[in-house]
Amino acid sequence: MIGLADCNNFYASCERVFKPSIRNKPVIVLSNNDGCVIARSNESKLLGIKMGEPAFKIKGLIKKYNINVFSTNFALYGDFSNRVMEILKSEVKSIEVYSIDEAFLDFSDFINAERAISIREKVKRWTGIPISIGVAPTKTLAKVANHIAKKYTKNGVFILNNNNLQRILNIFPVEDLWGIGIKYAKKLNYAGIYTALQFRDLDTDWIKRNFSINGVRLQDELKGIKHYSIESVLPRKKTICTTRSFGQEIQDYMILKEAISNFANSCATKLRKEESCCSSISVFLTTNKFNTKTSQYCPSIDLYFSTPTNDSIEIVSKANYALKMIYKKNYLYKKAGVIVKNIISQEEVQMSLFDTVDRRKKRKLMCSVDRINMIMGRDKVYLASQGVQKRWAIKQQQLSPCYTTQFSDLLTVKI
DNA sequence: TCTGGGGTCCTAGGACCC
DNA sequence: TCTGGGGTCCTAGGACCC
Repeated sequence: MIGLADCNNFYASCERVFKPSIRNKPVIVLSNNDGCVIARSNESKLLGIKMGEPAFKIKGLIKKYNINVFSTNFALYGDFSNRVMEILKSEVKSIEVYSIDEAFLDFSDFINAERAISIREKVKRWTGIPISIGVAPTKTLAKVANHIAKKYTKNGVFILNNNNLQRILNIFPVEDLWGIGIKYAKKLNYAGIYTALQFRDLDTDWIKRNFSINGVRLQDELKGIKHYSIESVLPRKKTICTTRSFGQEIQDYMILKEAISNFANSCATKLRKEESCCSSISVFLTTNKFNTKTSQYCPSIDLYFSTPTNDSIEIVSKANYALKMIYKKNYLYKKAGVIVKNIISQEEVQMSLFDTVDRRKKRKLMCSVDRINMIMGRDKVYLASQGVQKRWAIKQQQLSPCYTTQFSDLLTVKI
């Protein structure tokens, strides 16, 4: 059997851990630039606040119901995520960390409700984060079980088996299945398919034609035929990107260059963390697509490295060259990004016969930079082209303290 | 005033090879 | 009038996930 542990309203729950006064009160967490709603507590969901809703559109609601609003604090959520995952790891044979707030659990040895409940209680007691656990024969069904656990049970645990499978699939909306998104859901509804059970019993050829091979796999998984197993070792990433919307629109080349330098450096740092190198880089700019009055310009360009690299200096300078090629003045840019592609292991880099760069020396330099930044805090050492003013910085007006990762932000208790 | 960020997989079609 | 067959690789676009 496979389990899926999923943190309830994860970001909102993290914000609540050190702030008991907002428990049982509506909480929302906003995206970068305090733009959209990306997490909601149950109370906020009941008020009708939708996922992805622009914050400015619900200003009235926020005021009326005294909703607690937070900017995203990834340092906090990432740290809580690690803590939760460590506990889960210690409880089962192996886990697959599927996202910041979800993990598949290997229950191939044994599972019953008591075991699942005790795992759930341990996570709650040790971290303050409530989770739900769904258990079933396949990953797709474990996802279904988790939905049921979250929505309909008191103890946050649900085990899907032969006795209840038919009944659950019959009430489970097809659009809530793992792999059915908004477009597929519309297509299915149009064809008169509304439940998971209906989907399971569809003609396989029809599924293949309309939803490709993934649809067929989904159907199999609903029948209890495993297509996806628990992958405890994370595969190497195929692309890595750093992209941001700006706090305000930017026209100035030098400010853009600083931003791009930062994004490129961030990509290089992520590459080194994965022990990977990239062979190409893509840089893009976009104007504000929501502003219909100004003219739009969304250029991008791909450039290649003759020898795959993860060196910040090389990647930043290539990114800046790319920016130079696509930048046009007279446009107001709202968003920019750097993507590194064609990624391989740093151990598999094919050296060039005519390479003029002393790569061993550069690697040592980057190692030192990473170590300093790890010990002293991120971006203690950085490239000059990254600038110091950060005039492109994102807006975060409701940021909570980094309770668990910053000494200066430690909670103070008054007695 | 104000609309996120980071990924994966699959398929069709074009370009190329012999 | 009439123009093959079998294959690979790459990319863009579209779907999905969190």
